Amino acid sequence: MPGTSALPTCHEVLAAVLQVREGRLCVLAWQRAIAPDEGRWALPGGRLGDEEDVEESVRRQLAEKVDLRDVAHVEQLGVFSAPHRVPGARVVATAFLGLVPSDADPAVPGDTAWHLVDALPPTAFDHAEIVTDALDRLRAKLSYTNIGFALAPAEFTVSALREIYAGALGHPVSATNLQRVLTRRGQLEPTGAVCPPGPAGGRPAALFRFTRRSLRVTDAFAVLRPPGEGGRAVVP
Amino acid sequence: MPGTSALPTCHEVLAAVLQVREGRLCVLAWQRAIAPDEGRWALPGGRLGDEEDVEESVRRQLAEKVDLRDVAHVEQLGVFSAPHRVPGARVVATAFLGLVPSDADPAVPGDTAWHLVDALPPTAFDHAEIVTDALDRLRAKLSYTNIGFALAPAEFTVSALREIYAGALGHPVSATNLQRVLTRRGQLEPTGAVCPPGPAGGRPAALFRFTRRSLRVTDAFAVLRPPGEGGRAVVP
DNA sequence: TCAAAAGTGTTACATATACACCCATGC
DNA sequence: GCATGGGTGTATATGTAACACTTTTGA
Repeated sequence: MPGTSALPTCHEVLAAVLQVREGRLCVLAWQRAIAPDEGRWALPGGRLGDEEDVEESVRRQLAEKVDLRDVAHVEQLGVFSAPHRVPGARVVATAFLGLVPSDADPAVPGDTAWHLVDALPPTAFDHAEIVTDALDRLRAKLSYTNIGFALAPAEFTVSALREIYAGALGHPVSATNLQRVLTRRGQLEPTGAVCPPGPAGGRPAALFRFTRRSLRVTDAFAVLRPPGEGGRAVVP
Repeated sequence: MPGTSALPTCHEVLAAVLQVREGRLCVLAWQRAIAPDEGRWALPGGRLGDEEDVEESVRRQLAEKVDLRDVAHVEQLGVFSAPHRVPGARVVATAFLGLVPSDADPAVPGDTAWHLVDALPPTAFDHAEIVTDALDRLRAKLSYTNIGFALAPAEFTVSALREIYAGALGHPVSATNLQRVLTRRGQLEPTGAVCPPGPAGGRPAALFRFTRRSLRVTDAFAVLRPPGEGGRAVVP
C-alpha cells in the first residue's frame, strides 16, 4: 500500500480574521520572532487540544489574540495538508475564516497587527494561500448570504454599510441598490432611530440593523428550484 | 493553556461518493466486518500517508474501491474532529465529495454497495453527517456551477440529463428549462449526433456534451457585481 | 394518420441596475 | 435659499418558469 505508514501527525488550526477598517479590508497577523520563517507574518492559531474539536480550538485560540465577543462569525475553509508545508514533524492545518465588525477595535498583542489584504507583507509557510481562500469565500458569500452582519456594527446607516461592502468586495457598491436588495431579502430592518448629519449638513440618515446575526442563505436555488415555490427558497 | 497537550493524532480521509443510478441518487459504502460499529456501513477512505496530501490520499484510496477513471470530480467538504468521533486513539478526518457519471458501473468489492441516499442503512461513526454535507454541497453547486458534468456521461440527451438533475436534486426538473439555462450559460453544446428513438417512436433526441469537464462557476456574482460589467462575471 | 417524444416560441414574472428625482438638515 | 448628503420612484435589462405549439419519428 503505497504512501501509507501512519506516522502520527500534529493538527493545528489557523484563522484568517478579516475586518473592514476605514473602508479597507484587513487581515490579522503576527510577526514570527524565531526561525523558521523568522520575521514573516503568520496567521493566529495553534495546536488542536485533546478535548476540543477544530471549531472550539480556533475560537479558544482567537480569544488569546482578540476578544472573542469581537469575532462575529467563524467558519471552516478547508484543510491544508501538503506533506512538508512546515519544516520538521508533519502538521496538518484546518484553516478558518473569521470576521470582525468594523466598529470593533480589539486590543491585540504587540507582535500582532492588521494588514491591508491587497498589500500583504511576506507571509509564513502557506498562510498567503489561506488568506486568498478566505477572501474568495467572503466575497462569494456576500452575494448570496447575510454574512454582512459579521462585518457591520449592531446598528449602521446605509452609507456605512455601503462602505463596508465596497471595502470587502474591492469594488464600488451603490448604496441605493444595496439597501433595496438586502431589504427585499429580509436581511435589513430600520431601528427607527436616526443618525444626525455631520457639520456639512444633509438629511439625517436612518439607522438599520441586520434582522439575523447568524449565517443564513438568502439567495438559494438561484436556478433549478423546486416547482411551484414561486419566490425564494426558505432555508431554516 | 486549557485544552492543549498536543498528543499526536492520526489523520484519515473519507469520501461520500455519489452517483445517480436509475434516476436515484446513491452513495457508495462498505459494511464493517469487525468492531467497533460491526455491521454498520462506512464510507470509503483510510489513513493519510506520509508523502501525500489529503486530495492525493482520497484519490489513491478511492482507486482501491472503484476505478479512478470513473470518479469525475473530487472536492473537500471539511474536517470532522470531535474528540471521540471514533473509539480509541484520536482520528481527525477530512471528508470529501466524489462524483461518478451515471453511465459508469465500476466493479466494487464484495463488502461494498450503492445505497439510496434517502434510505441509508445504519452508518458507522459520524459518516451519516458527511453524507448529508455531501448532498447539500452537490445540490447547491448544481445551481451555480457546471458540476453536472461529473454526474453525466460524456454524451447524453437532454432527457437523460433531466433525469440526472432530478435524481440529484430530489425534485422534478423541466427538460425545457434545464436545456435553456445550461445552454445560455455556455455549459452545453450539441455534438451533432442524434440518438434514435425507442420502440414507442418519437422524434430522435439530439446528443449534447458539457463544454468543460472541470469545475467552473457559471453564475458568480448573483448580485452586487462590479459596476458596468453588464452580464455574467468571467471566472477563469 | 395517430401517438409519442423532442425541441422551440411566447408570455408572464421576478429581481437587479441605473439614474432621475424628491426629502431633510446645516449654514 | 442653497449646498450636502439621504432616500424613493421609475425605466430598463436580464434571466427563469410555465405552457402552448411545432417537429420528427414508429406503428
